[in-house]
Amino acid sequence: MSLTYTEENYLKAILSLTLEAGKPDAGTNEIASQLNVKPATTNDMLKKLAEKKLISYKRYGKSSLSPSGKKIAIDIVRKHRLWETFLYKKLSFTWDEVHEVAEQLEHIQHSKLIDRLDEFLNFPQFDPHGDTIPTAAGVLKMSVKKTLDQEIIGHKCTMVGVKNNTAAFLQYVDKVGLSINHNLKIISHQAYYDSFEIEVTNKRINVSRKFAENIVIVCAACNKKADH
Amino acid sequence: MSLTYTEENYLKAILSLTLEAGKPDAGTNEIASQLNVKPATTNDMLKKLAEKKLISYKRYGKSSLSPSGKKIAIDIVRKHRLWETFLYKKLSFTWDEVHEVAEQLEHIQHSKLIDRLDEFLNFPQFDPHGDTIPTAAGVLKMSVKKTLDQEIIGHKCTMVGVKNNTAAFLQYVDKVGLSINHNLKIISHQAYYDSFEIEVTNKRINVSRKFAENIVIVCAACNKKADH
DNA sequence: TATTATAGTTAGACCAATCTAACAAATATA
DNA sequence: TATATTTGTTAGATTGGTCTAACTATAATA
Repeated sequence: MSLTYTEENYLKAILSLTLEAGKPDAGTNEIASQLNVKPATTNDMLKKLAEKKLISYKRYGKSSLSPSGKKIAIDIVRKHRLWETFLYKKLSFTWDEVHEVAEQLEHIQHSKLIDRLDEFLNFPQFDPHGDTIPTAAGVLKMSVKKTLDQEIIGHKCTMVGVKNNTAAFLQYVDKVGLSINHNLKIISHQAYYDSFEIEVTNKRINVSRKFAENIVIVCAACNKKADH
Repeated sequence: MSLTYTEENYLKAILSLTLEAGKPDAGTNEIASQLNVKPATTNDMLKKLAEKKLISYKRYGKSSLSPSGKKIAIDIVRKHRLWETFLYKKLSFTWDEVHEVAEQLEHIQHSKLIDRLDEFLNFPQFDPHGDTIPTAAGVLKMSVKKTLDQEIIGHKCTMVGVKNNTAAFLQYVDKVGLSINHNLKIISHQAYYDSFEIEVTNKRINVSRKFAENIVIVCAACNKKADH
């Protein structure tokens, strides 16, 4: 029983309005505006998805994903983020370009395709926007993103993005030996220079506060409490 | 003015029934059965495509692609074959699996995507089935395929496929240093052993007739006359 | 609590892609 | 050439996804 692209998009929209936004359910109008369609259209689709047991829906009430609907939605998010990672890492797309193409690629159906892609990309944990990639088993962890300057001394973390998207900055990031999904550790903060000493691939380097403020990271230790 | 998936599929079907089959035009029933739809459905679509100046169509007559329709169709073939090559080379899909997935991937729309993929794959000339990949400029050469044993002594050619798809044979092909899109040269035929001496990556090796009969190749020299 | 504003629903229409069933033209053949 | 077969067309229906316009609940607030 495979779904249409449109049905998949509704499930994905509900996921991002609930689980990702930390709310229990989503309203019809809210879903409609997320998908750029009219509420009437959404209403029809919600009834259809409820019929298929993919969501729970009551007249004049809010909607939420059923377990099977959630599984499917997370799967689409997994595809979306893996394709984004592919486009970014392998085809040199920029961070802002990847989303649009991934919106199409996420609907490609094939039993082996996405796990093969995952393997080819060496099982990345984060997409180019710093969002976590759900596992093949359907586990989606929420990541609390912060910038490098906000990290606790001694903690290990993973770079998941940048705030400054200029070519000059990206080149500098590259020169320092950093890239998406790369691990690093905060060694110390040097108060006099207001700079941070970090360890990247066993080398220690110093970076300015300004640099640190533009590097988005996720810290496993800090995330333990924030899981869903 | 972008086309629907369905419209693209009709154009592709007409291309394969005309240019690729070397005929001037295609009938309604023929197109219908190529696409697994009823003639009535095809008839409607032909009128619609004619309206858009993508094909020439006359009542009770045969149809053929207009220049702009042909351009689009070749573009889809390019996408299809590049995606097949990607799946085969990078994601370890087998030759028989790639088609089905490429049928979906060929409809992904993005101005830069396909040229980036082409570059990432190092501008391959042939897909995993040994068919030529149209260039970015929209040039589609027809390739005349033969097996290695049929090639003329002294000629340089490119391996584009195998006849025998067993794991054992594919492993042997790999061991010999051959793979899709790899160049080779026929040095001699040794009558006594009925074996062929070939040059692969500057190394000379001997292969049996049985082996040669299972290697599909394309020869640039032999193809000069066969171009469209 | 009565009124207003917001959110959600229904009915009726449209378009794209498909179908079936009935028909018409072109072609093959007896 | 008359007839049969193949090929192509038309009309009318269906399904999925969308819309607008009119309507009804629910929630907010004066």
